[in-house]
Amino acid sequence: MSVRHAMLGLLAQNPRHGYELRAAFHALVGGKKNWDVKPAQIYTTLTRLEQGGFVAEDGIEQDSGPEKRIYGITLAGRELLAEWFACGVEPGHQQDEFFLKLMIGLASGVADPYQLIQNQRTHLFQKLHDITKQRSNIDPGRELAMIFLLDKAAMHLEADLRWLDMIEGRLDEIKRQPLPEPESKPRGRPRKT
Amino acid sequence: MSVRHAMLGLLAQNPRHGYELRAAFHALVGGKKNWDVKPAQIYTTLTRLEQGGFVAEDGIEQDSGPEKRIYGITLAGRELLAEWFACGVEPGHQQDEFFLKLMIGLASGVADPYQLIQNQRTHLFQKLHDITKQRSNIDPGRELAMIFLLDKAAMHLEADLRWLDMIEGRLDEIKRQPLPEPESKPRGRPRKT
DNA sequence: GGTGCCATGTAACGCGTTACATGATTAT
DNA sequence: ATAATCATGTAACGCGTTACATGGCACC
Repeated sequence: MSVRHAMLGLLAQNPRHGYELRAAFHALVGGKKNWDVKPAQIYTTLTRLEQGGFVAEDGIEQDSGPEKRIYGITLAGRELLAEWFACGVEPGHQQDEFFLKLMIGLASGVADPYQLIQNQRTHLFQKLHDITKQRSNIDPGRELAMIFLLDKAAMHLEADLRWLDMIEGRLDEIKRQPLPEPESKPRGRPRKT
Repeated sequence: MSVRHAMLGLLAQNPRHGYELRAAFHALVGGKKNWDVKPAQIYTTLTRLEQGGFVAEDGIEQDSGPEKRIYGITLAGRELLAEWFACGVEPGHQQDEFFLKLMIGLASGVADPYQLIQNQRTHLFQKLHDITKQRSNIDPGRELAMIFLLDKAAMHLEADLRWLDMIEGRLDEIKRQPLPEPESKPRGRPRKT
């Protein structure tokens, strides 16, 4: 959903071939460790963009070794890019997998909710630790952008941890709630009317 | 990535057919407005789970109208579910689309970064407003879980807004940074060697 | 001679989406 | 009548993934 547009933006800056696109992307985002776009995605996206008329082949470069197919952005591509810049980005899904896990655990009775919360908490603490460690190891003069990314991740992790504390304190309230269809339609063996 | 496991959990609680699965899912998550799982996904996931041996058809119910194929969870399914419960959930991607947009705008020179930030800020404010409004309209006695979901979303939105303020204050520092390959390989018309 | 980078792709799959199609029952 | 809900699916696509395959070049 975003790589597509990012590739357009990079082609708007300068015509490139696939490999250069990937390198430029990684440079922008602070290395492949942060956001690794696989070659397969680069090339498939590129052909899709070409089929849509948003980029066009702009010649082939061949100094030594394999051919390098240079792509450039088209007018339609610039319009698509402008639309992307003009609209707001949806914040990370409220579709929360952990919440789902907790509710499923509660409803099915298969998992202990306190245990689930504790698991998740240590998991997030670990992530937070990794991030602060990573943050302390980079040069703010050269990789400032990456610091911002890490800061953002840390802020979200802290929010998640606070949220976990909150729901843990109220788990008993949730459990007292009328669970949706606990045994409403008990089903045994198959039957026909 | 998560619907699959949620369906397994619901089948562990009680054998069901596709439509009931969907209804139970929506009930857990607070209505289809919060997390709408489309029928197509239910049925395709169900057949995939069946092919994997994690669920099995448990008979057909037919009271009136169409057949209802009841599915039950298998042993392999219960194991898969237990694994899901045992592992931690990855926090929402640090792969941030807005960050990408900002960097692409900066690098390509096509968009004004301050404008981008302002756009995003109003967008997020709008979302935050919607959420607090929605939160005030629900009964905490019956839909407590949904309140938690909304609280979480609000906390993340606030974090995002604080982050936007932060990077806006430092945009000039980013701009002073050595941009990755601005015009390193100027390319005109195609050429061979 | 091996390792690793440069550079290109194809094939197949997983998850999720939209759009389409069918047909019965129930409510207005 | 017609609209909504119940209940089932298929087809095709978009994005992203892993795994695989090819081949030249550079360096140690």
